[in-house]
Amino acid sequence: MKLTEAKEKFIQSWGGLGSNWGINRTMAQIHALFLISDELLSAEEVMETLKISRGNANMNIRTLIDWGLVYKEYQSGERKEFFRGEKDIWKVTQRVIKARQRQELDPMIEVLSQIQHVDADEKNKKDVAAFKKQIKDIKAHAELADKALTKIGASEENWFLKTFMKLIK
Amino acid sequence: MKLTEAKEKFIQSWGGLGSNWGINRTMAQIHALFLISDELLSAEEVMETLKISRGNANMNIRTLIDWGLVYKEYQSGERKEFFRGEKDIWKVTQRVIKARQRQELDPMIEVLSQIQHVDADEKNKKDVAAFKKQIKDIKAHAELADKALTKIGASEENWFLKTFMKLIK
DNA sequence: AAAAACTTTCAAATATTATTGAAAGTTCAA
DNA sequence: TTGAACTTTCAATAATATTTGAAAGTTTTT
Repeated sequence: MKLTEAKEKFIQSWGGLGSNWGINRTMAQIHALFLISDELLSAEEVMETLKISRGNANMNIRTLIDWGLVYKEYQSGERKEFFRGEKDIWKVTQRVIKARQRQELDPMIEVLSQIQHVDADEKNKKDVAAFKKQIKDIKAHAELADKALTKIGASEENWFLKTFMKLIK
Repeated sequence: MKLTEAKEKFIQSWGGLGSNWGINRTMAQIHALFLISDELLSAEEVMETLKISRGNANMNIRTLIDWGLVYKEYQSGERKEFFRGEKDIWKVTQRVIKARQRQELDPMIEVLSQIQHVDADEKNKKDVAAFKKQIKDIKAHAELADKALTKIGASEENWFLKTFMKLIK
């Protein structure tokens, strides 16, 4: 396989993976491009390589920066902005986890807390009890997941590898 | 908060969570409905409760059955099919992990294996080497995640809880 | 064997989400 | 302070994903 072909395939697959996981396809493609680019890239280059518009490139690069997956860098002598991608896959993993944890898991836990406070009357006592029990259980699991993810998000890769090796052996 | 209101909110939130994670909103809502319903439900009841069409209900219930999150059950004396949801959140977690692992992670690992075999010529030696290195690294992490998820998918909740408690303390 | 009761399919319609590109905004050198 | 070089915004448009519902398929009863 040719290098350009392999790169293209990686970008497409990574984009598809992202879009199946609720991350917009283009953002994932841009991220893929940065993962396999050793040089700094300008917005211009991203646009050209992926054949996307200026607005689209700008918006998604900005989100990638928010997530900590891409960094802005200034090239001396150049007016325009350049970017480089975070190459360390462990860091990438941690940052994706963090972003989604605060965007989705945390709000869900908040909702679970709210709906736990449902009040019963004579007629629906049993239903309310069953509902509360189930929500409590879901919330406990969600909180466990939250703690685990928080821990992962703050760990050194080495610690994690060692611990996980024990876990899965 | 009223019970019906709390249930409604749960269904909506679970649906939203699903749709942010690449699971179609209605499928997640149906799943939510099953999670908080103690009785068996017919396709009819699902349609009415969620105000969705027959085709939609059918297709998503079928997928939930594929994933192992909902079971078909026959009611004696009744001609039509009834369903019940898997209530055990640990099992739900395991089955969602398994479904997505085979749908997305495994194909991604396959692609990474393929694109590793890119051949170099004199001109692009260095680029090819860098590309291979990065893909190898991504693949190693993907395989680690795959192993961990496989282990989780096959574990007793108790074992997992104990191990994870140590992990996150 | 036919009809009734139910489930499944799938092309068309709808809803949702992402993308474009021109205009507005910003920064900076002169 | 202007204008060139660049970035950001956002309403209109396009692409994608989901939903509908009627028709076809299946199973059971009469």
